[in-house]
Amino acid sequence: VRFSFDPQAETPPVGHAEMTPTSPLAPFAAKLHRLVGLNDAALADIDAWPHRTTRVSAGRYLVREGTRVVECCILVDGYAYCQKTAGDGGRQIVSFHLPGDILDLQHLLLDYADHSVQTMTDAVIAWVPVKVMREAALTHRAICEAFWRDSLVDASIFRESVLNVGRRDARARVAHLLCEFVTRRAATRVDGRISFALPMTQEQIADATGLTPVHVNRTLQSLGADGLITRDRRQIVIDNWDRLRAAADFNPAYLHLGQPA
Amino acid sequence: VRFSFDPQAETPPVGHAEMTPTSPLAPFAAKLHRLVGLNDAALADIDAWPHRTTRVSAGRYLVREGTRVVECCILVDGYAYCQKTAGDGGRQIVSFHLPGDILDLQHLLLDYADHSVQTMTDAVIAWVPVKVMREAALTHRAICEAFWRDSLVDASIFRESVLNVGRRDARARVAHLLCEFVTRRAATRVDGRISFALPMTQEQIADATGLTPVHVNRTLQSLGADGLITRDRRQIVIDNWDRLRAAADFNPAYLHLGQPA
DNA sequence: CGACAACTTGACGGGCGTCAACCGGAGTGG
DNA sequence: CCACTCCGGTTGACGCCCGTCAAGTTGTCG
Repeated sequence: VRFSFDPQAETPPVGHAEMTPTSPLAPFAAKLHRLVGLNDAALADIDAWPHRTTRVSAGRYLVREGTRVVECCILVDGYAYCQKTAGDGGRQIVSFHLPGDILDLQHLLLDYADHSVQTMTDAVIAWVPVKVMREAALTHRAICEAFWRDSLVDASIFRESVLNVGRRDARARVAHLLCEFVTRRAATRVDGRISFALPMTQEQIADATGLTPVHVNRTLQSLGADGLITRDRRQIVIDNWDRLRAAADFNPAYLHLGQPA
Repeated sequence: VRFSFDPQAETPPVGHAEMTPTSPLAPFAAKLHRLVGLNDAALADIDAWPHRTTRVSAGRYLVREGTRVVECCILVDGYAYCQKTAGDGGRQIVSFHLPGDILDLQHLLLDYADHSVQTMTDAVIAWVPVKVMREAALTHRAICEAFWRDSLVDASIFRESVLNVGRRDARARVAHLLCEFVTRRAATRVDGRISFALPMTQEQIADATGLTPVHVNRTLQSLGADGLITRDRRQIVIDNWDRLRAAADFNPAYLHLGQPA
């Protein structure tokens, strides 16, 4: 099943989270439900979490490296990423996040942030006290397991990132980023092709792949020239998924989708 | 305290794990105890885990990428590392491990291995059924927290690895590897200098840093020529910790030592 | 219409990869 | 005790992928 993997066909089933549908935490609860399957008590617990919701513009810091964290942030809408800064000022984006993702789960157990979290686009963020989430994890076995599993999947994605920047050339790195994005985010499929709007600038792609913006630009052009993708501004169409996946050396197993306990 | 960090001075306190001292799981229990502090019941539980111990020669696979895992392996003695393989055959070492480390904690919740685990030297391994460890995590809150926290620290190390291979040059990457090694492993200090035996070949250093063996060799020579280290075979002496740390852009915060809950 | 950010293009250079030869110590067998 | 082998380490020559620098273009927003 690995080689015939199709990002569109295998969209994981969205559970019917029985909580207030209009709650900003709904996409988050749905994600947890996908991870382990939550019972009604757990869903009710999440629904009752005290939280505040804020609207944040693109490029804002949600967490700063080195600071102490007392609130976890959950991405309700928009895109965000985690980054680390090198001593010479170089920036490395270590992960990007979609609506429903919890952005700093590690702060439930680690007091100090070892990386920063920043919005990639205008976004809606729900803030929940760390204490509340810790308590929920201790009370509900399923929530604990969902959190833990989510941490483990994150770690797996990091491992793949190390491989990506450590052992693949620019072409594969950029292609891999595109493949991961469309696989994690359900993309719309038009006329047999996969089409989506990439929310990041080429500079951000560069910081995620360990390249320079100039070279990212050339690499994207090269992918286009070879008929793998078509671009119109940040709108991207994948013309040939199989060839892009091959160029990216992309195997979605590391995302650990489709095995919800 | 960060910038004056000294790997020898800040060795975390080893708890008095009250379990059978001769048990192969003793170093593992000691590590968990450092992470969260275990009560006697938890320690007794670990002491009673059914397990088998095997002696393994260097270079053997303990876990293979893509396989289903039913036993967790704990490193009792020796060194090991985790690796992923790229489509073109390139290898990326994503982490290395010391005695007491659990090598595949993620398999408590993820069914399939997304990477391989291999011994770096001759080693002693304790194998514990996944079911037993899952049960222990569900029974003892402290064990659950220790496992989870361990996963989170691992993830933090992966993030730093992404930064290392993505945004630092060869000199900094190799220096960073050395710094991380002496910080995680308590090195012996002789005459004000830090001395230790590096268990890995230059090829393995290359696979961990995303370089080639040839360039690793030149980089090590360069570090030696600049008076940062002295080498005699794989025995390494750090002549100037501060300069090496600066060259490595090394900040040990990402290891999350010294905050045992 | 001006300002700005993002993108694009070209010229040039260097860090690191590649290839290949050689060395040196450890283990092995005669 | 000495050849032989093998793995790991070392060295040199050469070249390419990607970084750097800098100018120019496009789209957007006020």
